[in-house]
Parts: sequence; structure tokens; C-alpha cells
Amino acid sequence: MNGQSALLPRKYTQSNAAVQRMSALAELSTDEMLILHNLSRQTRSYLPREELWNESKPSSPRIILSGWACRQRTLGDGRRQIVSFMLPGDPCHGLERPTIPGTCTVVALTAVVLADAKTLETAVNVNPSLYPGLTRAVRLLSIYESLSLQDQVVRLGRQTAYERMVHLLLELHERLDTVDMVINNVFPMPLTQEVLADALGLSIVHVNRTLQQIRRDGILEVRGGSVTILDMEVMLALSDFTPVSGNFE
Amino acid sequence: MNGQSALLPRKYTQSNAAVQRMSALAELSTDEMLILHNLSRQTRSYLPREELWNESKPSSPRIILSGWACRQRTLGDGRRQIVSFMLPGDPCHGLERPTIPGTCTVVALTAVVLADAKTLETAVNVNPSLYPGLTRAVRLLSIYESLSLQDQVVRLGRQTAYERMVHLLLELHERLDTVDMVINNVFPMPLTQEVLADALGLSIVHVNRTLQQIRRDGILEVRGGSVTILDMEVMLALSDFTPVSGNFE
DNA sequence: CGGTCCATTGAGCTTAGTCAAAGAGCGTGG
DNA sequence: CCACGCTCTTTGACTAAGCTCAATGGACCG
Repeated sequence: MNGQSALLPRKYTQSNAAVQRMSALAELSTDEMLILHNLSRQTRSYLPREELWNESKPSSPRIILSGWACRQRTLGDGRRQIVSFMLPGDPCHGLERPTIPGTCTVVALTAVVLADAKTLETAVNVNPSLYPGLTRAVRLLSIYESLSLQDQVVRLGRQTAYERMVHLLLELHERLDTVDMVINNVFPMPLTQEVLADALGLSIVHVNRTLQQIRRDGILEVRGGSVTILDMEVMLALSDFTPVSGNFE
Repeated sequence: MNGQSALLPRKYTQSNAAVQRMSALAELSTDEMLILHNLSRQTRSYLPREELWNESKPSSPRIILSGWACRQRTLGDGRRQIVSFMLPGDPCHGLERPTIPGTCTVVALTAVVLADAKTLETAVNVNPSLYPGLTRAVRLLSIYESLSLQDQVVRLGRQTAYERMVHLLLELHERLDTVDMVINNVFPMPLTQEVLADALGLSIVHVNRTLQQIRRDGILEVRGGSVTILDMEVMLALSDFTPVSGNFE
């Protein structure tokens, strides 16, 4: 992505998800790359279902280095709604976007490794002009998050179960692609049908039947923890998915 | 709200919605109040249904001084989803929150007056420490917007038509209250049932029947362009609404 | 081998959507 | 002043997408 990375000492050239995500969003200097590489130095691991953050637990910002998480809210009677998914390279909380209170919690969906992003936050906030690449990347991350939330609203409000499922899978495909987790149109799918149901506003049973229908239609396969896109054209058309337009300012 | 406002020349003491909104969010100095008052000097009016902004029309940030607007997205076959409502005192686009591309447009739901918020944006971005009150207020505006979007997702994903309607009306009540547009639990309701339907992910007919049921249950009245809250307790309980906790940091 | 978690299937039901038509309110122009 | 045209609301009858309940099957693991 960036010729300058060739200048880095070898020990830093094994990139983490944050490096991949950010350097796909903006040109980064050697200094900036180093800050991201060093995220891997202060990490903590979590188990599936473990809570990564909640409103009453303020902490320094975190970035997901590996694993999947979600932001969710639970109603009084136990109904759960997943507001958004967080993938490797995504900020978990507190980066640029101010800490959001409310009744949301962030929960691990798989095993997760978080990095402390304090130094990144400081770099971007204290002297943005010193780190133009990181500043831009963080700004773009925030934009992507907003767009993804808008997509979620449209899915839930105006799409059928079938459309919602295809649309969400396309979004995951696009996001995983930016951190090189899509190979030959195959990407990992660690979400259970229950999680998909709570994200798409459907019942588990209906998620199951919808997936079967999609499979039968031959536009994708869901099997053994991974998804294979078989007919991207059809998927785009019938779900009204709008890919993010590469680079914008 | 702020003793210093007594020091302002009389011509500035007639406050606009931006002054009310912001000064409810943070203590503002005389200078800061002046910036907000002066928003009223450069305005433009729009008619209902007029487009206030879209992605291909970048412009300086705007604030709504009067009228209601919404951010919406339209699917290929014409289905529309309203993502969020924008009320007097709300930023219309481009303030703090970076300009969001994608397929969203901002549309006037009533007659609307927008103010150019360039000076405000400059004040907050160029020298935040000079305008701590405005900086904090703008940050909080952004937080509220995020919370409101989360609410929208939960409504659409996991609530019944009845709950959605009550929940949305409570949100509008709360937001209008911050700009003194609620008097004795009565507030203006310029939204048609079609608009409510597109916001709540329902059909017009079902919105109509839901409103009738709510009326019959005696928890609120919707009549002649205004809403009267009759039983706040019941509304809060059965819609799972969480009021924003006054002040937080 | 039993337990646990997840996926799958069937049957019946409910919420909400669709279609179609009729009122109600309002501004405008004859 | 009334009639019209427009937009918005209301009603009825029917339909359908998606939900609930309940049971079964499959994979993995101690």
C-alpha cells in the first residue's frame, strides 16, 4: 500500500488489522505506520460473549485486532437488537466518535483481541497536522460507521428478510475485503443464526428458512463457518446494495 | 440559562433555536452566544418537500432555525426509509460529523429556515480552546445524533408497530422540549401519516390503525397537527424508552 | 454416552401489508 | 358562495410475510 513501509525494521512489517484498515484509507508515513504497528504491543484477549465495553465502564479507546464483536441493546423483556458489527481493524469504542452512552454494550461474538489505542487517539487529537494520514483515516472510519448504520436502518425498515440477509452479507463482504479476509469470494462467517436474527430483526427460524432459500437460488453458499459469493451481480441487484465509492473526501 | 446573556445588546436577546439548543447543552460565554445569535443573519428558506442537501451538493454546514426535515434514503423500486428527523436547532449537515456521502438526501418536511454555520464551524475547528462551550455543545449534538440513530435501529428491528410509534413520539417530545416547543405536554406534529410510516417502517394504513389504538387507550391524543401526552408513565413503560440522562460527559 | 449448542422442520397463528373506496379538510377560482 | 381538485385520513376485506411453539437431527466435547 505504501512504499515507505519497506523502510521499516523487519520486526514491524508483519502487519496487523489496524495497519491494513488504515493504510487502505489513507497514505501513511513511516511514523504513522509505526504507531499502528505498536498497537499490537498492548493487547487484551476476550472470550466469546464477553462484554468488551459498556457505558458505565469508561476506558481509553480500543481497536479490534482480531475477532468479531457487536454493539447491541437489550429491551426490558429480553429482546435483543444488534446495532452494528465490529470487525478486525474497526475501532471498538471511543476513537474520534465520542464515547456513546445510552443502553448499548459491546460484546464479543468470537474470541477477540483488543489493542489500546490511546497513543493513536493522542496523535490524532493533540497534533493532527503532524499525522495527516492517521487523521484522515480516523475521520473516514467514522464516516464508514455512519454509513453502515444508515444501511442498517434501511434494511430493518424497508427490506424483506431475503433482501436484508443478502444486503448484510454484501456489507460484511465489503468490509472484510478491506482487511484482506476475502479470498476468491469466500469469507469467514462466525455468526450463528441467532446472531443474524438479532441483527436483522428476524426470528431464528425465519433466518434459517431465508438462508435456505438463498442457497437454493444459487447466489451464495453458507457452510462450515464461511460464505461463498456465487453471483455478485444478482446479489447487488436484488438487495439494492450500494458499494462505498472507493475514495472520497 | 446563562447570566451573561443579560449583557448582550437587546437586539441579540431574541434567541433562535440554535441558541436554545446549544445553551441547554453547555455554558456559553457572551462571545459564543453572539456567534449563535448571528446565525440568524444569513439564512435561506425552503418549501416543504424541497431538498436541503444531497451528497453531490457539498456546501458549508447548516443549522435548522425553524421547521422540520429528515434524512432519507430511497430504494430502487421507490420504497423510502426515513433515517432520522431533524428539528429546529439541529445541525442539518456537515457540522462536526463529517459530510456523509452515500445515497442519503435531506428533505424539508415543513417550511424550513436554514442558517449558514460556517462561522460556528470555524470557531469550533480552528481554535476549540477559545470556544469551550460551543465545542462541547457541538460534540454533544453529535452524541445525541448517534443515540437517536441507535434508537431508530432498535425500534425498527425489535419493536411492534405500537411500541415504535410511542417510542418515536417520546423521542420527539424530548427533543422538542430542549428547544421549548413543548407546552403542557403538548407539542406540534407536522408529520403526515405517510411520513410516520416511512420513518417507522410501516404502511400508511397500519400507522393510521396504530394511532387509533393508542388514542383509544387514552395515553395520548393526536389531533390538528399536535400531540398531547396524557400518560407519560405508561408510555415510558410500554415502549422501553430511555430518556437521555440530562448531562453527561 | 450423555450433554450442550446449533441447525432444521412442521403446523398453526398474528401482525402487518395490499387493494380499493369513501370521507374530511382546505385552498382556489369561477 | 359553492364546486372542484388536491392532499391526507379513515374504513373494510382479504392476503401474506414472518412469528411461535414444539420437536428432531447433527456436531462436538468431556
